[in-house]
Amino acid sequence: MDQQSVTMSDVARAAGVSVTTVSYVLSGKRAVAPDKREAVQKAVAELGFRLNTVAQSLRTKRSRTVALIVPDIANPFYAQLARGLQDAMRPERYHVVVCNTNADRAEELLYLDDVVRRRLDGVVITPQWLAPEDFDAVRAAGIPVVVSSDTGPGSLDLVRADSHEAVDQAVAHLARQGHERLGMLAGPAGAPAGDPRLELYRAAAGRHGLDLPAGLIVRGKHTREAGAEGLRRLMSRKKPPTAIACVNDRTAVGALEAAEQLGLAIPSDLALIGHDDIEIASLVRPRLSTIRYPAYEAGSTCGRLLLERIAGRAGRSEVALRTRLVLRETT
Amino acid sequence: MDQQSVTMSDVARAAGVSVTTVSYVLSGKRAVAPDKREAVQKAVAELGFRLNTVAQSLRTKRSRTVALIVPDIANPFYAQLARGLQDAMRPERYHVVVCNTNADRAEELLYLDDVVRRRLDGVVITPQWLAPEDFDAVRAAGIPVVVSSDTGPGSLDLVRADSHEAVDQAVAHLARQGHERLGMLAGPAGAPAGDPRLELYRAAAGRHGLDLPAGLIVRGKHTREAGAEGLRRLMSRKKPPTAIACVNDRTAVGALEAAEQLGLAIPSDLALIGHDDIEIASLVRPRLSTIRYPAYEAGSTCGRLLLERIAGRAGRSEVALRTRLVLRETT
DNA sequence: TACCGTAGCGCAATCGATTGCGCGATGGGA
DNA sequence: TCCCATCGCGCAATCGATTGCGCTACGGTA
Repeated sequence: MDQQSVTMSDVARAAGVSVTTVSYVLSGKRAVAPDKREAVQKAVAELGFRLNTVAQSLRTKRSRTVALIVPDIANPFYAQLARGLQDAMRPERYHVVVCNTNADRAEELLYLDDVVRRRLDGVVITPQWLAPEDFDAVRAAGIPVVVSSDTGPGSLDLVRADSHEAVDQAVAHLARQGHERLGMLAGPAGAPAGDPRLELYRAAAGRHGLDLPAGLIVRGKHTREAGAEGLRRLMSRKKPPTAIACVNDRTAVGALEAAEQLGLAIPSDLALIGHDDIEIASLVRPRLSTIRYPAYEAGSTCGRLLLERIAGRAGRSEVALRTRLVLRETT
Repeated sequence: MDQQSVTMSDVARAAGVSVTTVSYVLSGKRAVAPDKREAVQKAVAELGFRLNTVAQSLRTKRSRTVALIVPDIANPFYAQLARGLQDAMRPERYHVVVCNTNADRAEELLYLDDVVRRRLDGVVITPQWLAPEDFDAVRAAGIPVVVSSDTGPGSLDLVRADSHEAVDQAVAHLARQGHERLGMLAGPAGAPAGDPRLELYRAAAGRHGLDLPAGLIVRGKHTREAGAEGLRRLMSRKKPPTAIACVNDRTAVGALEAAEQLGLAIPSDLALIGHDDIEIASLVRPRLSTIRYPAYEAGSTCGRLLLERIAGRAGRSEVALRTRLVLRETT
């Protein structure tokens, strides 16, 4: 049941040496005479000894564990990000604990607090509601943080999308097809960082002579339901848009479904463009035109930055991952 | 930088009491005089003290962390399972570390070993290649294990699908539509537990007078690519099947794409049926008929069983989650 | 006055590792 | 023969909590 587990002193006794020697055999940090080394290894094998990493962490102050704090791991985008992060951390023998916040500020804070309590070695976070000062405690504890988001507190390492060019191309494409009124299903209102994707579309619309009036910007969560709801709202306007840009593919898929229910023909009645290019985007019909953001690569990049930081890198880094317009059947 | 963090003895000094008292104020396990209690609380607040859970774990031998060991968190099925598990563990303040094995036996063993090294409080695992004795070390360490799989080592808690009825209905439905030759895209060959889903289809085919010849059973991984490849193999047989059952939805989607490329009409030339009902299943066109397995619920059930075990439940439990046939457009 | 139960608190051992420091043995050079 | 550098090893402190045990003070009862 609650087996007494084998400790280093058990091994030491069995091998006829001190725990010091056992420790050094295991870590290889100091030379040990061949006969003792072998005696230790034999004892380790026979007793089935396993280093207790909790005790090790207490002593060394390194837990070899990092946290990934995201709104929802069941969202394929974050699942992909998680995978990238984990694959990057694995070779260094780091574990990743996944934390779902449901895009709730209280949960974000709770998890951040947990990180310092548990003395984790680092955090990758896609914050939804956090202000720079919310990171003070983590920073004070000396715990490295990498933010994965379009924008974040200016002092932390950041991995973001560089969608400038792709959005410009997307809008140019829509303009070429004769669209004049653009609508947008944007992210939630009140986010501390504003809504960078909305700003990109706004600027691009200006450049290409499209109209993106305030009345055609709908705020909502990053979900299918919100996308569907948003589309219905947009299409019930006096002057509905002929093209809609969506903050991500989930909302775009929701919008697609709602449009279908309304009997709208895509793309002839209405063009839709998503963001991220998650697996679903190429599987729905009509296939979703979107702006591809390499989530897996974003995750592994976060991992790389985190490892660098843990290893002691000093300066801040910011990596902008290039996105790419993928034209399919909804535009 | 590497901030000296505040410990209980710092708090004790500031509050003019012993660490013992601080500990008891924090845990509430012993009565403490109001004035001292307040002094401690004040000191905690002023110093920004946070309990070091590593030290706590060492002392109490509980890490409040469990592992989830699955082939791939980027697979929506497992992502959903993970979410269910996490939601179940969260109220008890447990963390979940997610481990991807890529369905590789060596990785499975490595992670299992890690679990005991890190003295985690429990494991949920969907093993692909593990035999009962591979769990000996974990068992010896007294660490609770819950298996999420169609079948598993008979001695461990198990959460599985009960697809008997649904598969029977699916096959009956195919028979009713006049199908006679059934093919199957099954799981990898050589799994220690055999392939329960294949067996279900085999039995049901017998009952309903369908042919499921050995030549029409293709083994492969649980991926889209394997599904596509498998379909091509099946359709190049002398006598190809008119209906194919797939081990899960990912392979079914792969098969669907391959069928489309071959110019096959679904469902008139070929019927397809999947398993799990992941989000994609209802989004592809034609929409995939499938057998719905509630992955989220499976995850939360695993969490519940794990918590019971941690709390001391003795007997083994096995939960069979009822699956349900969902007929859409591929049959 | 003597005795005893109880509430409040602290000492010190303990969990299982890591590591600075120093000690003894060995051997090469003068 | 003597000295000192080098190698191998162990003692004991330390990381930051938890908790068994025992001590003091206080108040009620006989």
